[in-house]
Amino acid sequence: MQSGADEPSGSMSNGRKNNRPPGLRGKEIGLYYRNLSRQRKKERGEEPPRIRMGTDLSLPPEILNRVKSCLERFKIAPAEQEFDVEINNYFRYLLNVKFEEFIDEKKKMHQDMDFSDSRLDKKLLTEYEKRMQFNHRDERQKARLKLPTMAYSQHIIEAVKQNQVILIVGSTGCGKTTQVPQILLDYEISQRTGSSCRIICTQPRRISAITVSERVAYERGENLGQSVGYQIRLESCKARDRGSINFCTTGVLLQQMQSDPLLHGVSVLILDEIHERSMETDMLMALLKVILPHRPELKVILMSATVKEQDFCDYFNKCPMFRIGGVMFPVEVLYLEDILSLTGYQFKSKSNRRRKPEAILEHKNMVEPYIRTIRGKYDSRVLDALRLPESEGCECIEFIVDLIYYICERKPEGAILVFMPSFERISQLFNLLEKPKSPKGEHWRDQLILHPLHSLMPSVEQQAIFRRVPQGKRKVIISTIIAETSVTIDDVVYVINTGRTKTSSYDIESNIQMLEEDWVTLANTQQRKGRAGRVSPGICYNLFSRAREHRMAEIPTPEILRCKLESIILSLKLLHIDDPHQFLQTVINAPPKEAINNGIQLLKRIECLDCSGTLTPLGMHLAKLPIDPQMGKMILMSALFGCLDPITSAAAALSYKTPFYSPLGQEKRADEVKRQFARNMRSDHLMIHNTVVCFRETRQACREREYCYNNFLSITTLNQLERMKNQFSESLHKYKFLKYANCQHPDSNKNSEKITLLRAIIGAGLYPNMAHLRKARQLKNRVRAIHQMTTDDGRRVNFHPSSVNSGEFSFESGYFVYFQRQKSNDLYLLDSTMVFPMALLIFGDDVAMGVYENIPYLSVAKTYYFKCNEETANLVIELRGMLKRLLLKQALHPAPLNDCGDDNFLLEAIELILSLDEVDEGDCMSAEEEF
DNA sequence: GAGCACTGC
Repeated sequence: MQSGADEPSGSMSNGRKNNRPPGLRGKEIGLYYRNLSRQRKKERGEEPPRIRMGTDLSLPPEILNRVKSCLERFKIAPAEQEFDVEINNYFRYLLNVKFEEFIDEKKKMHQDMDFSDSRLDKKLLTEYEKRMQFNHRDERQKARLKLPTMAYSQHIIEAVKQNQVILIVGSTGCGKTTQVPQILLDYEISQRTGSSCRIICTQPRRISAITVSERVAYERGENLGQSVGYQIRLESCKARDRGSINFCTTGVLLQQMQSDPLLHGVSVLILDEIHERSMETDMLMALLKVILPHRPELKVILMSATVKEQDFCDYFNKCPMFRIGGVMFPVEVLYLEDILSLTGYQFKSKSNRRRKPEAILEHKNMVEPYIRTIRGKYDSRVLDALRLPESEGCECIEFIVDLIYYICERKPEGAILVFMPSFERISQLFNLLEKPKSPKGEHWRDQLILHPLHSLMPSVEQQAIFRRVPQGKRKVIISTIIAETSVTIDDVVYVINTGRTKTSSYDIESNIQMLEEDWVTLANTQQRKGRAGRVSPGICYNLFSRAREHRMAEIPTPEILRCKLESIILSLKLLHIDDPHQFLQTVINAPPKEAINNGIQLLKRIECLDCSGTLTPLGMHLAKLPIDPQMGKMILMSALFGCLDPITSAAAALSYKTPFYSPLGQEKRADEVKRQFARNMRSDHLMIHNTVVCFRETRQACREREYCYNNFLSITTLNQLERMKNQFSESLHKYKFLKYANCQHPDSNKNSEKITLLRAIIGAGLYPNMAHLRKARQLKNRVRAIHQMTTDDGRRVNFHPSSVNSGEFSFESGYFVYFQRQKSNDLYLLDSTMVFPMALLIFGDDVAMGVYENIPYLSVAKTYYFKCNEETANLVIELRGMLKRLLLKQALHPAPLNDCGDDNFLLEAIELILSLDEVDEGDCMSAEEEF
């Protein structure tokens, strides 16, 4: 038997105060107890691991009988064997279709399709000729012709004729994104083949798909929806079917490939910004390698910035490559040593207390040899400053402030964009500029217009950041990496690049996701520099030396090496690409085997794959939903259990983002509001639903703007969450799991007020991400409670301070489910919902009964053990079998559950068991709570 | 007591 994550209770309070040696202070006390506990563990040695028995789950006899009678009636449903036969006869057959057969089938479906239409060809040609006549007078066309890409028109047309794949490498401002699709469309039209031309151009971001399509439509003198359109999730203005260019996000194209894997609806596919190495473009390129032999007439154009472009050329068999220069204003680049010379900034002596010895050594090894090479070129004062580790990056905020004042004093007008790594650093710089400590600062304060920019801040929604400032004022934008590609501010002339950013990484072995501050890459620096040359010549101030630059990586780690793979693996199965190991090996940078295995393992645990790795009926449905499988399962269960509205809110927010803002300086108030919305439910997920409900109410009264403003909510995000919720319910309706497509329909929400059931369904979805809170202690002089909590792998975790559960001390249950766990300063659960043990036993996996030290128990995943009499344990296990059968039946024959059908007896039985955990409000409050 | 960024017919 494997032990739970817990240590025997009581070990923490064995009169430790008396045992502790006197004279220990602060950290020493902690270290003393750590060593003591290690020693004790060692002493226990070979002693069999102990199980810590949780709450008694035995059901009271009358409930037991009621549940039993419910189950009796459910038994009328068909027996398991019948399903087995059906799975073997029908479903397995369907799934066992080999990839080649699957492809042949899709080809047959499209072989009679012919898009060409000579009447349309003629009409398009006439339009085109008319447009050409006007061209010489049209300013827009003159501007177009100046773009470097236009000089390559004939070359590109020829290369596309002769090759299936070509690569276009161009720097910012070369016009590749706007011109290449038009060049190809206009060529086809001029050749009287316009009607069979259907160009798709993918963009990594929703915003760029919209703005690029608007730009191209404008250049063609049209409105969106004629020859040019766009399609992003839940928002589209598609171009006409033939003779057209559609810009879409990469995600949309991947989703479309599920029904049209050979892309029969496309004649030219343009993948833009492939150098960003998003998971989507890497996947699309790998899929194209499989598809292209089956679609010889499909043309592919890869587009990249000058960032490791040779990799793409090699990946596609050394395909032809075009290099197009950009038209940017020149940007002067200054490095730390230059900036120190210019400003003469002097660092106050600072101790290296916070710095690790390795980091100091690393800095020394980098900087000393470099200093030898530049000695003579720079002042010795500059060289001394370079020797200080805090001179580079963003550790010395005063230095950045000084540089900003220097620009204000010496440089012509133009906005300053400062790249910072984090919320905290943005906040520090903002505060120092806002509340200066020097007369010089006082002087400049009134002339600066400051804009902090971070995904959690409302700056973009408020638009002021994009406005020009009055004469004599200077705009300073203090931003994260978001201003590198996602937010463009036109009037920037000066960029201050601290060279720091936060990146997330994933450690496969420990299964830990991390968020750490690190140096940016050469690709980031190149892009940041470009932000200064959009409207005039600019200057880029790099707050690191040339030596640091030499040590920087070329590009950030491709996303596919950093992300969870279960969603990818599941969608591959739908394309009949059955061996994820084999396929992912062909991706431009193959993820490690263990990462793939982790994904497969999870899919097995949540029953999307069977033990042999074959797609299950449930897995097939979840693969089709535009959401990760765990959340997909959650919403499918909510349809079954009649609590669609709250659960789709939770799922939408988990897969998109939180609607809460955290404006600078108002973090505390925003936090209070959030906690109010939680209404003591001890759930970040249900809290979001509460904001959605209030949002609807205020919208009815046309007061939603005020509501969002007062409560730190994003109206844009809430609207998108609503659209996503409806998309989910429409999908479930389409696949026949729901009678109605509206997520608020009363028929789909009969149980939406039963909080305990909602917890259980959230648990069903987020499982196996579980945590156990053993103790919540409230210390006398502190407001917030301290938690002793571990995840199922035994690691100590804490609620993230942004979770409504952080700092709380009264919980009705010590068990939680979560979606994301991340290590930064500490290992945190970013989101969590309190669940009762019975939910884990009903919806979890590996549930077993047994006896330990004469106590009968029921356990889940060999992790949590609960006292439980045999009768209850048997009943729960029987009920689990029935639920499994019901889910299988539903997946094979999706149908809304009938009000009076037998299936409802099972759901009733589950609700009945779960309802025992409902506790009256105001229960359980104490300063120290053990669970 | 802390929040790089992006995405889904």
